[in-house]
Amino acid sequence: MSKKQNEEAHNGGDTQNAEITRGKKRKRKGGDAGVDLRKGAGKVTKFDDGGKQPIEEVLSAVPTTSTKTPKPTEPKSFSRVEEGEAPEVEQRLKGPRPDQPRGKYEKRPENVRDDPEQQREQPKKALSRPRKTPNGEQTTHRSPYLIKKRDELLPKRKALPIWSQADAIRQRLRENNVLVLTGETGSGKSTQVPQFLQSEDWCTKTIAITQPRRVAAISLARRVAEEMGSLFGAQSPAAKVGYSVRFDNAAGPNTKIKFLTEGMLLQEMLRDPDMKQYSAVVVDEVHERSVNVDLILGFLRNLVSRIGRGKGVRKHPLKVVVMSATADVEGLVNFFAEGLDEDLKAPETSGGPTTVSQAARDRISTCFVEGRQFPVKTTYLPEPTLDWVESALKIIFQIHYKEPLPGDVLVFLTGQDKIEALEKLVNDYAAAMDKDMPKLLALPLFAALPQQAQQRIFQPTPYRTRKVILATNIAETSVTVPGVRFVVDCGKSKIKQYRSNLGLESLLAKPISKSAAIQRQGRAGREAPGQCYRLYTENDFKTLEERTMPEILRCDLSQSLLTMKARGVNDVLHFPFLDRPPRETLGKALMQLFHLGALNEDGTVNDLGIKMAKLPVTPTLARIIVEAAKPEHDCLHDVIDIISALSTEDSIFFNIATEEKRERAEEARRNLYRREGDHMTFLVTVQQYAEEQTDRKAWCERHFVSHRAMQSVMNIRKQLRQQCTQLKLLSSEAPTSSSSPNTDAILACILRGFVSNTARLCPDGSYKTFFHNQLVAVHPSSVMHGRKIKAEAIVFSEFLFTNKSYAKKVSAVQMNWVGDVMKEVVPM
DNA sequence: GAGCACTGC
Repeated sequence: MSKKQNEEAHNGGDTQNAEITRGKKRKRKGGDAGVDLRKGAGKVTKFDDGGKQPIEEVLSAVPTTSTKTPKPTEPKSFSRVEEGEAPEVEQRLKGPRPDQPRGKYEKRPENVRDDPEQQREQPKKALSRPRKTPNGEQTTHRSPYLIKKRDELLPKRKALPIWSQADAIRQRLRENNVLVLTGETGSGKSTQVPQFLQSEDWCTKTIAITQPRRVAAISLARRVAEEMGSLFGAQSPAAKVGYSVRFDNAAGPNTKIKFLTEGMLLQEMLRDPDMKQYSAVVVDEVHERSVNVDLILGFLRNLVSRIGRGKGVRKHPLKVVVMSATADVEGLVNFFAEGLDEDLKAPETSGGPTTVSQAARDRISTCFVEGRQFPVKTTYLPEPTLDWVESALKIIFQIHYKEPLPGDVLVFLTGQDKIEALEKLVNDYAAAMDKDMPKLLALPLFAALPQQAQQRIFQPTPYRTRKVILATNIAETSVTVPGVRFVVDCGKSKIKQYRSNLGLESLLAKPISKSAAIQRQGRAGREAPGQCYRLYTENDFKTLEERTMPEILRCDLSQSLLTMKARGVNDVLHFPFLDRPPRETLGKALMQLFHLGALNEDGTVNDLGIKMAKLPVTPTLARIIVEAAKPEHDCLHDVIDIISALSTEDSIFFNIATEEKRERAEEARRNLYRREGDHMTFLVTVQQYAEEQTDRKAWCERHFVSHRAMQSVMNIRKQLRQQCTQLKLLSSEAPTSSSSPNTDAILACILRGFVSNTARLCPDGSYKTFFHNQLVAVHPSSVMHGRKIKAEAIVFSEFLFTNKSYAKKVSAVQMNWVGDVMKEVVPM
C-alpha cells in the first residue's frame, strides 16, 4: 500500500479528490447539469422520509408548485434591522431568545476574526458618544446615554434563563469557593455571572473571566459595560469593565470585571502566581478544552486547595467559577474535590488512586442553567457514502426545492479544497435551475479566506435567494452565521495530531465526535426550528467518540511545560491535569526544553527558561531570541524580524493560483529572495516593508506579498521588541544602525533553536535528518526548492507530513556549524 | 512542484 493510500485508509476512505475530479469531467462532458446529477441520485432519495419528491424528479422537471411557500421573500435581513444586541454577545449567548429577533448589529461582520488594527478602533468608537457631554467633562458612567442604554437592556437581561438563578449562584459561592456551572447555549452565563458576583462582600477586587477567543473577550466586555451603564476599556479611569487580549490591554485601575483571553491570564499568572489582584476567576467555555484552559484549571486547583489549607496570603479566598456548555459536571467536580482531598493526604500519596471523598465533593458547588434552543430534526443517510461532497450537493438542492424561504443552509466540510470543489458544483447546477426558482448563493467560509470574503456571509441575502454557506470548523464555534435553518454535516474535520516519536505534527481529516456533531446540529436551531442532515448513518453516529479528544492530548507540550515550570510547578508529571497527556509526550517535551537550555540538570527551570517563558513564542523561537542577544552574535533586531515572520499565522508569500500570475509573482519577488534561504528572505522582506513609509499596501501588491500577514508581522515585531527590552535582552527598541545583516550569526542562532530540524545532503541529492536519519524533501514553497547546487546541510523551522515529509522554511548551513551546535546540546 | 482545520501569548 502506498503512503497516500495508507493515509486515505486511515481517514476512513476519504476519496473525495477522485470524486471531485470525476464530477468536473462529467460537467465538461455532459454540459447539462441536471442530467449529470440524476445519474447518481439514488442515495439521496432515501433521505426522503415522508414520500417527498426525490431529487431527480425535482431537478428534471421542476414544477412551480414545488416551490409553494416561497412568497416573495422579503429580504429577511432588512426586516430584522430593528433592535438587538451586539452579534458577538449573541454569539456568546449562543441562541437568540424566541421573543427577540436578531438585531441590526447582526449584520456587522465583527464576529469574524478582526485584524488587530480594527480591534483597537472599536472600543474608541463605542466611547465616542458618551464622551461628548455638553459640559465636556471627562465623562463618567453617569452619562445619561449610558444610563438610558443600561435601563433599556435590563428587561432583556431579566428574560435570560440565568436571571432567576442569580441568588442561587451567589449563595453557592458564599458557601464554597468553587462553582461548576453548566449553562446551555443561550443561557446568558457569560454576561450575567460576573455581574451577579461583583457586588458580593467577598468581591473586593477584580473578577477575571476568560474566553478562548479575542473577539469574544472584547465584545463581551462591551456588552457587559453597556448593561452596567459603565464605560469600558482603558480610556476612562472610571470604566468598571475592561478587557485584555494580545496587542490590546484595555483594563483600567477601577476595572471590576475584566474579560481576558486564556493566554493572557496565563501570562498574568507567571507574573502574579497568587492572583492577588483578583477576587474571582471565571473560566468560560471550558468544554472547548483548549490547552490553555487545561493549564488554567490545573493552576486554579492548586491555588484553591492551598488557600483552603490556610496558607494563602489573601483576606478573602479566591473564588473560582468553571462554566461549560456541556454537562461533564461530575468530572469537573471530582477534579476540584480531588485537590481538596490531596491537601489532607501526605504528599507522597497524592496522585494515587482517585477516590474522592464526599466531604470534598460537598465543597464544590454546582449549578445548571437551561438554554434556549429551537428543536432540530435530524436525518441520517440510510447507508454510508464515500463521496460526501456529492451527497452534500444533492441535499443542498433537495432542501432548496422542498423548503420555503427564508432558511439558509450551512454545510460543514473539512477544508478549503472541498469547499472550493463544492462551491463550483453548486454554482454550476444552480445556473441550470429553472428560472422560476429562487436563486442559490454559495458562500465559502474558512479562516484563510480574506476578511472581505468572509464578511459576505453577514450581508443581507438578495431578493429570492437562499444562501449556502460552505464552511470549515470555523462555523462550529468561532463564527455565528445568521439565518441558518438547515445544517449539512459531513461528519469529519481536520485534526492536528502531534507525533512525539518523530517530533512532527500532521493534519488529517478524521471523524468528529458526538459532541461536535451535536454542536453542528445546534447551529440549525438558533433562530427557528431547523433541520440537520448528517452525511453518515445513524450507526456511524453511534460509533463516534463521545467527545473530541482534548487538545492537550494531541499537541506538542514544550510550551505548556515551560509555562508550568516558570510558574513554579516543578513536578510536571504530577501536575493536576484534567486529562493526563501520555508520558512519552511529557518526556519528549521535557527533553526538548532541556536541550534548549531552559532547564537545569535536575529539571528545574533556570533564568534562561524564565525569560523564554515570558516571550510570546514557542520555546524554540524564544531560545533563538535569547541566543541572538548574546554579545558574540549581537543580531537580535534582525532575528526578531525573522521570528515575527515565522510566527505569524498566514503566509507572507501567498500561493498564486494561475500559471501566468505565478510567473509575474516570481519576477516581482525576485529581489526579496535570498540564496541563503527562506529565513534571510523573510528578513529582507520585513525590513523592506518596514522601510516603506508612504504606501505599504501598494508595496505589498507590487511584490506579491500578503498585506494582512505583514501587518500581523509588524504587531508581533513591536511586541517582541518591547518584551526583549523589558527582559534586558535589548538595550533600545529601535535598531541603532542599519548595517547589513550578519548572515552567519543569524543562522547560527536559528540553528541553536532548531538543532533537531537539521538535515545533511546525501550522495543521491536527497536530505536526511541528522537525528533520526529521516528522509525530508525541501517543500516547493521554499526559495531553496529545486536548486541545482544543493547546500551540504539545511536547517528548517517547519516539519510537515502530508504525503511525504517536507521541510518548510529552509536555510542553507555549513556542516561544521551543525556539528558545533550538536556538541553544545548533547555533550559527548 | 505541494496544498494547511481552528485558536492563542
